[in-house]
Amino acid sequence: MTESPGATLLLTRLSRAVYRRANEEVLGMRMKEFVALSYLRHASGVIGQRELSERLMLDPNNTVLLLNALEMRDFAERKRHPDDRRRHIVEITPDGAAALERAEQAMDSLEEDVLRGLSPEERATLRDLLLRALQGVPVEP
Amino acid sequence: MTESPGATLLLTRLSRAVYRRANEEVLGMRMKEFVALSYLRHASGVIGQRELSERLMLDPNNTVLLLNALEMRDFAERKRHPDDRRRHIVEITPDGAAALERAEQAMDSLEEDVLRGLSPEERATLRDLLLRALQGVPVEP
DNA sequence: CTTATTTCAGACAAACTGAAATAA
DNA sequence: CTTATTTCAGTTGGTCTGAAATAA
Repeated sequence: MTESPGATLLLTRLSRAVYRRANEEVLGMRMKEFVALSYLRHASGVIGQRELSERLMLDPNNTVLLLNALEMRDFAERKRHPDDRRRHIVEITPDGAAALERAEQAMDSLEEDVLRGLSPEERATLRDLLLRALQGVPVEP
Repeated sequence: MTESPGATLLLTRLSRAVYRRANEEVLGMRMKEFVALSYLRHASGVIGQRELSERLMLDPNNTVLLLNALEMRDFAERKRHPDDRRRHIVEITPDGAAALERAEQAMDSLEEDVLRGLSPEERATLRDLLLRALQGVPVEP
């Protein structure tokens, strides 16, 4: 090892390790469904479908398909926005919240595997840095 | 925001922000080609095709296609292993190293964008944590 | 009439499955 | 003869393009 690559490259490589492990069998849902439910659960305020697309950096077309799948399992629901009936408000359901909690526990044990090289304090630091970086990322590239 | 999700989820979300920005036009190559060249350049010792697959968490079939593309542009080359002629040794070429350097500079300016919420010291900490985490990740899930 | 949002159908690129070829 | 490595053809799942529908 002569020198080492940049943080963003390392980020994508470690993320790949997560993706390879976080399959539907482990999570009880697809990874992208988990990401969407997690956002709906932890974000504050009313979330529109358009906003969800932007926040998840997801194509609006794919958001349609994703929400179709989530509604099929009663994990989320779309409601019409009262002030602008073109728009949809997206909400997580109680079933969705329960499934999300199970998936989060699966992710926790997965984290044990992927981040085994780091101490609990270092994992907390990593989490804090990632969270603050995410909050600073411009919505539009 | 009520509470926040785990480190591995945040990792995949930030990684997505990187992927959306690191397109072929910006890097001069595909992201996966960049990841492969970076590994060949920074890893120590002789790298076999099989080992490359494992390290990049890539299907061996896809590794064939990836290396075909890299050889097409003279960015990498396959040589027969002298002791086991079933195996291929994979090496980065001077052309590949030059292209990699240009791509790394593009990634540096991309990092400015994605990690703008973090100070230079924090970015160094993040990079260190990611590197150590990656070194601890089991090769086989 | 133009724009915004959501939706779907078709097209395209990317990953996996299974089988073949070569060498150990 | 069996196993390991690499390769390719065919299939499948995921994402993007373009157009339509609804509402502002």
